[in-house]
Amino acid sequence: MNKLIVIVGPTASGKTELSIKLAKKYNAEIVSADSRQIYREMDIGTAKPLDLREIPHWLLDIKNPNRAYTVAEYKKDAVKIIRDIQKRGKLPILTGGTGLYVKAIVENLDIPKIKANPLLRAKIEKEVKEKGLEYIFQKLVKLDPEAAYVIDAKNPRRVIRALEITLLTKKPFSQQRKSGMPLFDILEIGISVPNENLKDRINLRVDEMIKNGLVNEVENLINKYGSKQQAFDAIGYREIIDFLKNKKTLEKATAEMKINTWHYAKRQITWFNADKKIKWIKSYKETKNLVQQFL
RNA sequence: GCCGGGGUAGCUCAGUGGUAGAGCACUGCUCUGAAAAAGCAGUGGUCGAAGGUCCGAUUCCUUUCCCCGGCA
Repeated sequence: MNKLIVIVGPTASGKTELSIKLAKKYNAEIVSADSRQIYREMDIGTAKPLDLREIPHWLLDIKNPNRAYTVAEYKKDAVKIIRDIQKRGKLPILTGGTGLYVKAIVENLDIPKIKANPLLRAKIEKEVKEKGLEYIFQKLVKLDPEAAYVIDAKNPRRVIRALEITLLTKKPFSQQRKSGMPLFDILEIGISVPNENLKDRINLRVDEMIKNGLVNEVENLINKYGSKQQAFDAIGYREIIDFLKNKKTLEKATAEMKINTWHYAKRQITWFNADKKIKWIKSYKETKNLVQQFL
């Protein structure tokens, strides 16, 4: 038995609620696919599930916020835990909104084994600053002609990473974007919420976060770790950090959180729409039928 | 009431005698060790209203309405 249920959807669509409900019914355990809930002490702003007593949750609170974490690590961690759950005869439910993390598992992405190299990146970034991104892109194309078609020439991070891999492996990055054979027998469920509805839910949730003490949470975090951690490059944390540094009012920070969360939700929807295996559901009953059939 | 400043995209504002632009918002999209990240593209305006001058007015002139500041 290597069945895996995957639940995706935009932020604030009700993934947590649905996965807990399913987990209770099918004796399952939940594996998070969320790049920010990975971090300890980032609770309110990441809308981390609070009640973990009944259902085991995995890959929450596994790193301190001063640690960088990446897809490749996630894939390793998640596969291990999913297998472990299956070995114990229980059903794993993978749930979360980080599309790339989900894809890494579902499509068994073969992520190039080159770690992020901060020194090299800094060096290339400096070059970008001095000579322009186009110059660096041409450098990449010289080493990897196919990259011209595959890599977004105007996206600094993409170009830099492609160059990083090409340089360190001495093989073109464009030939290293592969995926392996499926790892699991998967049912992918997507939660579909009408736009207006989702917008309301997002706005409400942001207001709740503020009410529940997000400002305090962020203040404690930056006192402890400083404000420049990669983990804090997250909606809710960026804006509140600006507020705490007197760069904007709380009102403005809150309004920006709402807009940024909405933009994020739309990016998620675009991302998940590209995955044709996802079965979009509008009710719990539909979900139950799908799961029943799958098991 | 008088004197100034202003009314241009949903918002904040540029601008020109040859029917208009930016940022943000909005819509669509990209994504293989930073992904709540990083990027790309697109839609959108009878230029407050009415007259006049001119081949031609959003731009110049007159009148009018509205907003902001000062004086009374």
